[in-house]
Order: sequence, then structure tokens, then C-alpha cells
Amino acid sequence: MKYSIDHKSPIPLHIQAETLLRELIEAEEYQNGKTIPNEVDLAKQLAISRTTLRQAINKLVFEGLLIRKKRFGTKVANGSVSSRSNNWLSFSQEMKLRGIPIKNFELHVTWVYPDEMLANFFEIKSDRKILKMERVRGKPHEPFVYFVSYFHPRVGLTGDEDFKRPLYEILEHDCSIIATLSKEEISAIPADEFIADKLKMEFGNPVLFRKRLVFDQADRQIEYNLGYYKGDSFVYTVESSR
Amino acid sequence: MKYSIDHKSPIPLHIQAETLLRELIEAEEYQNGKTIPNEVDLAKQLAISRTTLRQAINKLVFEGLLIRKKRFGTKVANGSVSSRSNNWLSFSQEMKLRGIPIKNFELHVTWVYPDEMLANFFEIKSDRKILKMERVRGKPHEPFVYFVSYFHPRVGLTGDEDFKRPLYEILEHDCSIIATLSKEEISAIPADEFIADKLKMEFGNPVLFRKRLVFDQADRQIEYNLGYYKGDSFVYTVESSR
DNA sequence: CTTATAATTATGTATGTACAAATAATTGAT
DNA sequence: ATCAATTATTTGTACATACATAATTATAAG
Repeated sequence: MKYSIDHKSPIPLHIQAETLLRELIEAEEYQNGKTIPNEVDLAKQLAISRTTLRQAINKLVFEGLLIRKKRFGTKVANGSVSSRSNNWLSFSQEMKLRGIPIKNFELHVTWVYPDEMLANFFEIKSDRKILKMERVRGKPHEPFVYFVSYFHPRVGLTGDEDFKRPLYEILEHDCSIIATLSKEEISAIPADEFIADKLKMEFGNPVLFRKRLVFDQADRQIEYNLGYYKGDSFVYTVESSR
Repeated sequence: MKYSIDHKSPIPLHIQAETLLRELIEAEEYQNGKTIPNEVDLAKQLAISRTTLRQAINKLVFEGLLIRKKRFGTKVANGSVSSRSNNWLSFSQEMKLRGIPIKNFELHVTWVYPDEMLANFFEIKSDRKILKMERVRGKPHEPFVYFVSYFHPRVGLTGDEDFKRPLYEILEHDCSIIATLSKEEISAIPADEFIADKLKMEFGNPVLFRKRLVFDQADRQIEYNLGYYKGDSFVYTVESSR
């Protein structure tokens, strides 16, 4: 085997082992559920300890690329060429894809003091103002989503940006921030009075509620976003793979 | 701290530590991004080695529940009351992760003729019976989801499988099928009579409706799944990156 | 010939130890 | 008072080691 590990490199050994294993997995010979060399031998071969090797394997097992079985060994998971084809579109992009023309009904930008929860999420003091953006959007005669976004001060938004442009484009071009990761929670709730009014719907009717936490590539908080989608006019689509 | 570890238990120490940490995380005091005790102390306190404790922490870090930072410590990830990383878990796994005991209220397996839509999706003739599985699941005294699944005949399910096991495990071990890709649509709808009855909720109240199309690695149809989640008791979590 | 039993082989669990690296907090110099 | 250097703290990396456990295969007993 041509693969090997550089003990003098500043890159941690278990990381090297990890990338090496990834290469191995991609290699054709291991594509169809073949078992990789056993831990003890492989560790010896790479001149690293079994513990270190295991650290690398663990990560891949967790990602679902490898499957371990006692006595049998560790094999490459079937069909694990694994490209992450995840979503990540802004609202306008999403809608554009579906050919739905968008109208901004309201667009409201203010500076507010964060409540405890927000201060905590952003890890800032509660006397530091943050940018709050509210918007109602939808089809020409039918608002169907109410958004509230809060932005971390580090983002550097002034509030004077043209928020009709896609948000993630603004962040990228005006603020040089690339939003990379988002945690989302989705649930169905009844519309309260405020929301019912905003979306011109009946009190108590179903609303798809989405909380989205957006981070940058360094895993720093960027945006705290709440979205209330009128139940009967919106479908949220997720495409995932493993 | 009342938490402790049983060295005589057959349950591995790192698993015990893991569940213990999960409890810790759920506990209110750690809810808002508080840091947990440092590794060395905590290990000493639990009378396990730091390595073992680290194994447990690692898992939670992988899942995105904990975030480690040198010098600062390990803190509970923001807004992670219930978040989780790698989507693509079966319902039971999801719930297990959250430490919620699951009860199967109903489990109904039948062979049915597909309607036009299903025949179309599966690309089969409508005189070919397919397996239909219905189940109601939830907490011991509170059903909170109603599932309907249809499986393509090629999957080879007999209907006699033990459906209390995680579904994707059954597919993997009994049918040698690895479900790799899923397209999902999520929306909020009002409960109709049927659903209201199944989930013991009021007619018209919000239901999180999820349609899931499952394919195998060759992109062949495997499962057509509909899920109705009682609005006030379920949050759907997605983590995506680009 | 079937059925226990044992050996083998891989991963699984667990500990102890040591030093590295990042960063917050403190101290010291200008 | 400001900036640089030092110190302390906490996670990060890495090793050697030992025994447990699951599952297959080989062996021996009935």
C-alpha cells in the first residue's frame, strides 16, 4: 500500500489517518463493502497507536462511511461515495426555483436590545444593540410568511443595505461572511393574534414555525431567524443523504 | 451533583457517562450555553478515566450537543435542547437520543393494492400488492405521531419482521438494503377527524405533516412514508451545511 | 452425525500517563 | 495607561497496555 503517515507533519496523526482512510474508501477496490485491514495491523503498518487509528475510524463510523462488526471487521458502507447534497437556499432563491413571484409586504429594520435568550445565543452583553429585521413576504395578494431575523454585531450590517436582495448574498458581498451551517427546528403551531394578523389568517390555524440558527465557517453565530409560514400555502422541502 | 456511575453495571462506563451527560444537558442549569465541569475534574468525580469520559463527550460533540473550546471549556451548544446532527435517523433512534421512552400504540401491517399515486411512484402495476405499515407512537401516555409507510415489493419484506426494531436497521439487516436518500416535504396542516382520533387531539389543531420519499443507493424507490406529528409535542430538526 | 466445547480473531471497553496547544487572566515593563 | 510577556487552565494529541466480548471456525465428545 502506498498510503503512509508523516510523523513530522504538524497535522495531527489521527487527522492524517482520517484523510488516508477517506482516500481508501474512495478507492475502487474498497467500494463494494470490502473490509479494511484490521485495526491492530493497520495501526502497526501506519506506525501509529491503535488508539489513534481508532479515533480516525470512529469519526468515519459516526459519519456512516464505515461499519464495524465484531469479529468480522470494519467495512465500507454500501453506496457511500457520499456527496453531501444538502439544501441551503435563501427564501427568494427557493421561491424563484418554483417560479413564484415574491412580494415584500413589509420590511422593517430596527436596532434593539437583545433579550436574555438572544444575548446568550450571540454571547454578547444585553446592553449591546443588535439589528432586528422583520419582513412579511408572499405572493402578490397573499402574504404567506413572516420572518424575524436578529444579526450578531460582528456581521457589520448597518441597516441601510438593500434587503430586497437575497440575504445570504448581502452577507457574502457586503459583509464578507459566508454562512455555512444552519440548525433548524421545525414545528407546527397555532397562529397567535400577532401572527394571524401579519399573515391575514385566522387565529389558531396551523402555522409552520421554523427556527434557524445560522453560523459562519468558524462556527460563530451570525443570525437568529424565526419564520412563520402560513400552513396551507407553504411546503418545506428537505433533501438529505447519508 | 447527584449524578454518578455504576462500575458494577454491565453497561459500559462511557455509555453511562454519555447518558449522564445528556441528562446534564437537558437540565435547566446547563440549558443556556453554560460550560460543563472540566474533563479532568469530572472524570475524577465520576471515578472514570479521562479517556473514557472523553469518549462520551466526543459523541455528543459529534452530535452537536456540546462544543469544546480550549481553555474555555466544554459548553452546551446553543439552542440545543433537542438538536442533533446527522439527520437521517429513524424515529426510534431520534427519540432514544433524546432519552424519551417510546411506546408503540398501534402497529398494523397489511397488504394492499396501491392507488394510482402509489403505483406511479413505485412504478408498478396497480394489481400488485404492496406492504402497508401503520403505526402510532409516542410517549407512554401521549401518542404524538401517526405514520403510514408503503414499501416497494422489491424490498422483500414479509410483514412478519419485528417492526419494533428501528426500520432502517430492518432494511439493512433483513433486506440488505441501505436507504440513502430521502426527499422530504414538510408542512403544517389542521388535523382531520381521522388524525385527530389517532393522536387524541382536537379536530383542526395544528399537525406537522411530513412526506418522505426514501430511495436506495441506486436511487430506486424503497418507501413512501407519511408522518403526522401532533403539533405541540414535536419539533423537527434539520442540520444542513454547504 | 450431531452437538457441545474450545480456540481464534476481530472489535469493544477501560486505564494511566505524558506532553502539546490555545487562550484567558495576570503580571510586568515602558 | 498601554502593550508585551508570562502563567495558568483546559482541551487536544498520542502512546502502551490489558482484558472483555461477539462471532466464526475448528475440535472433541456423545
